[in-house]
Amino acid sequence: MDSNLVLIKEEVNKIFTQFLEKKAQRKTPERYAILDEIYSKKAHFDVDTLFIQMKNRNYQVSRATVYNTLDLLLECGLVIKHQFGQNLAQFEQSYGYKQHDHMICTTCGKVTEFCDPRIVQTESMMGELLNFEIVHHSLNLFGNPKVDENGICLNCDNVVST
Amino acid sequence: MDSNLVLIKEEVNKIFTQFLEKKAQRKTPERYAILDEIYSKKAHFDVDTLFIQMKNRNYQVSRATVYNTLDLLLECGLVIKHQFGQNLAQFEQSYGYKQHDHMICTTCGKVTEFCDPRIVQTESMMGELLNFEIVHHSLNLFGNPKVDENGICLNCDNVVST
DNA sequence: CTCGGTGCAAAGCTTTTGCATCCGC
DNA sequence: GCGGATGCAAAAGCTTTGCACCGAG
Repeated sequence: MDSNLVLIKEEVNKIFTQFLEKKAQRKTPERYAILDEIYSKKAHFDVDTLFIQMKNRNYQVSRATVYNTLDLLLECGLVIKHQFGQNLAQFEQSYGYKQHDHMICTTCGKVTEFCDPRIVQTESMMGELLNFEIVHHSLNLFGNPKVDENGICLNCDNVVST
Repeated sequence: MDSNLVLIKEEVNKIFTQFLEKKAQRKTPERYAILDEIYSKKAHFDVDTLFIQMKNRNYQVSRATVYNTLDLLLECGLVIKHQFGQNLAQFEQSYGYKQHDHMICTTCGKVTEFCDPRIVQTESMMGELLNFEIVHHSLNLFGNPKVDENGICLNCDNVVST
């Protein structure tokens, strides 16, 4: 395992511990196991994927606990929740990640991240204009992939029928 | 009923008719009734609200038909679908509306629309960069409302506990 | 007359809830 | 030992599906 990942895991564990202590919540092994699993790979995931992943690693937790723990992780900012248009909530780790937004491929659903600092300007302008203190935002672009002469998607490598 | 609304309804009816003919779909009264109901008020709505609304007007349609028709209206661009973070899809009419984005109040969930042309720049830049032809986007800002000295939200008029 | 659309109810899926058991504090 | 957290299963909420009937073309 790369050493950077170990450092990040230590850091998020510490943050989570502080959060739990401040909220007088119990530090159960399940909660730390879920946090660890989430930070073991950089990817978007949904509740069921995470649940199955843990089951495969022989760490038995119930769905209810996964949901419960995700709420806590959301609250302390270690995880971000997305709704990319389907009815399935997607999550991603957020510590050590700079702010980014998402480009969603309309043919395969693949999600690519990108950054554009202009969003922050829009945020602060609109916050002021509408009298809100902006907490967070979500910007999703939906697009058809451009394909090469063989009909291969330049972004996701899928064959796209045109 | 204001005459502008009548004009818009005529226009969307025509668009829908053309769409149905092109797709060789039947022009059923239910479909037109749903379209009419949607364009009768400028507001975000969810499937159930629309369903109940029509029932109250003594126009009986089944939920299945509402879902079915909404799919058609989405496909021909007369309606836009949103996921504002909950598990409840929200829709809004799109004809005769300029592009806009949404500010969602974190205390009451109220949605306010706004425009910022910078988004279009981000769209075209990222489309080029990532090799996508952007079809549409969704930008949602989430924020706490600023309140006055009495704790009244300046935006939604609710009392906000601080 | 035909075949697609509707209505109804049942099924599906994700998420939430209730309750007995368990274990962190 | 107490009270909150877990696990399980059942329930809830939104959406989709199957099937018989109806009506647009």
